[in-house]
Amino acid sequence: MMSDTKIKTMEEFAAVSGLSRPTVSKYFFDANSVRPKTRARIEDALERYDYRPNIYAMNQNRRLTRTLGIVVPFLADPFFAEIARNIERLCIDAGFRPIVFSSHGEPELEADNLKSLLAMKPSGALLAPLGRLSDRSALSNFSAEVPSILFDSNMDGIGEGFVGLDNSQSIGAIVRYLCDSGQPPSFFEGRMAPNPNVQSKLAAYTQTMKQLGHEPHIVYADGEGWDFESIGYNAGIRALQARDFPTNTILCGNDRLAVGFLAAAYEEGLRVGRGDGCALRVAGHDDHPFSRFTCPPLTTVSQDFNAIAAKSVELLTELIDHDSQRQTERTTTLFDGTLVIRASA
Amino acid sequence: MMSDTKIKTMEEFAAVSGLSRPTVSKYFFDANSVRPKTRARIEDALERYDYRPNIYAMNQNRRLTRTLGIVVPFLADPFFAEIARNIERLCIDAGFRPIVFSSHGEPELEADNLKSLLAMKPSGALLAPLGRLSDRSALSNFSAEVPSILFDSNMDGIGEGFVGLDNSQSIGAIVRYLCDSGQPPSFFEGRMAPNPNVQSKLAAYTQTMKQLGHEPHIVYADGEGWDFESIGYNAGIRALQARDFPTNTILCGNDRLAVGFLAAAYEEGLRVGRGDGCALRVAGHDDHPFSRFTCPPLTTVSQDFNAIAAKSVELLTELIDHDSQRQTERTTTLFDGTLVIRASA
DNA sequence: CCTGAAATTTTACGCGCGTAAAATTTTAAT
DNA sequence: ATTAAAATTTTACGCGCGTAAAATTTCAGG
Repeated sequence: MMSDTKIKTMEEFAAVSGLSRPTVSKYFFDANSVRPKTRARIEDALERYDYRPNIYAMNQNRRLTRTLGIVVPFLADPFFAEIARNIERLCIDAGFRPIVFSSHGEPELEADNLKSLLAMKPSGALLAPLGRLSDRSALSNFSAEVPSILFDSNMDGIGEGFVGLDNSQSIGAIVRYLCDSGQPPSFFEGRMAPNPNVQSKLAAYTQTMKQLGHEPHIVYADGEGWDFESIGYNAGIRALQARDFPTNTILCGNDRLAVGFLAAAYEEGLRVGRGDGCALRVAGHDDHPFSRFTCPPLTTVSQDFNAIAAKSVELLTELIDHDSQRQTERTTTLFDGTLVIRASA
Repeated sequence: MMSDTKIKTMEEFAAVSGLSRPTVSKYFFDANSVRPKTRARIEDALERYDYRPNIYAMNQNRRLTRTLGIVVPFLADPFFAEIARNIERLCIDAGFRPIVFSSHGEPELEADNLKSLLAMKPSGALLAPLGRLSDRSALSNFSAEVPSILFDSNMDGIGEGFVGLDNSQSIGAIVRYLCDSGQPPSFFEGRMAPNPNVQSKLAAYTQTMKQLGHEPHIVYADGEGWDFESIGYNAGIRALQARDFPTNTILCGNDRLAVGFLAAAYEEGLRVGRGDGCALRVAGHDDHPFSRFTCPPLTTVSQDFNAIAAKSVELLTELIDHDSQRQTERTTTLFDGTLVIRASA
């Protein structure tokens, strides 16, 4: 039933729907802000003539653009791809227009992304900073102007809140499991890991090991960047050949590192698993989407993507709705990880 | 040396740089369109006062927004994440502002993305359609208004060109390799696979097998959606238990399916590889970023991400530069795949 | 039918910039 | 120094919409 006359401006569209432009304008900002009967008339006209307001003219003068920025450090990492997907969906459902930026692991690009985002006058932002490598002042400047919630990777004093995993709990849980079910684990982690969670993971590992009366043993993997599988593989080969591990059990700092390490163990002819014929137990952390399908399937700690995404979006929308009180205290929300026992350890 | 006075409009910025607003406006559209001396003065002022033009006011009246849309079917798939990353980089280098959309495997979202993109008046678009499930008219309407290049997945008559892998060549190469080095392969593919490449892959498999004097044998994996590892795993378990494969060699339609199949073989206690103690040879297709790290590492056919990305961007920028001749013939560019022999087959 | 509140319309202005055309200046050459 | 071409400035207008304030209409309830 689409009419053929092209509607180009809101003025014209208001005319064919028999309303005034300001009313239509109000509708497009919030469909519930007009009378139901008026809304029906507009949506009727909307079906007959597919008109869309010019987004540039719209956002030029709006106080609230209702766009939300999502910045992740590395979208080619399936973890961030998944969480970005969840967050995107939730933002749309909450009536916002999400825009995803990936920093591709580069601090300069992260700063660029924040500037581009700032230029879009977003209503708010959900940020997972690069961490150690981040340009702190870029993040600080940004979050001073835009209501921001950090997720996955925390940075002191930036943004109005942080939502993430309780590394202390999650590492504690898997270390305890590994100790209970066999030999105590060494901890295998990237030396130059960009992610700030690394420090708290290391601390949690050390603390739990001591609590259980074991000597902590950390093996660092050299290598820069976000190519964790490669780093885990190369350092794994080296460490296995050098017999760097005092026990048969290795806890990797994250699943991608573990995937690389599993490949190294395979290459070295070492069978991984809990069974009798196995030489090595390997565990990961994060429960990446593909960890179910490694050989053997990876024992790990899962983070609840949905919970983290939902809480982040909830905090942000709340913040946006009463942004009067932007001086409230910075909130930190930590979720527990869940032990996922598969065949690898 | 940043001055503290806030410059908000181009008028003000033109004043402090001692130029007129139209000249500055010209600079921001194309930095090379002004005299070097003038350009230097602007960039000088740019360092002293960090001014950025209001993107909304800018794009409202510009003929060319210099934004490029990139639409991929599923960004959580590492293949698309990688290629999107490459394309993004190339677009930036070519002086455009890329914006990435993911359809998350849903045709409705794909159509939505195209509408959102259209509202941004992009200078051009690089599209990887969902394929079989795509809303054809949505794509058709879009590409009628925006210069578009398709990549990875082709759709007849849509866009000004297509860039992708020559499935016929790549499948031919790996089938030939598998036949030469052992028993001829069965083909393992999703029955409801959304990707349009599936048909040409099947055809290439059948044809090559017949050429070599072998009987083609296709095993379909049931399952909807983009969770290929799960589909490969579940269908793999079933097919292995039912002894559906006449030979010891299986060629999977893509690497993610192969990853799931490898997990199934592991679960069934079947050793995969070329060696004597191995029960099964498994190969994939696409060379996903993680295929190097499966156990055993996956034999597959690699596509040159960089070449595909570069050619796509090159075609599009050419198209944009002389868009007068938009009536030119639709071009198809196919790259050869390269056999990547690893331990799995 | 009356009344007050809520929704809508009218009116008017401005946002920050693009762009066209004419006037002026600068540049590079003769 | 002269001159034509190129770059820049001036001037002027418009883009499509947001938004505020005042005037008017619609609505629900009595």
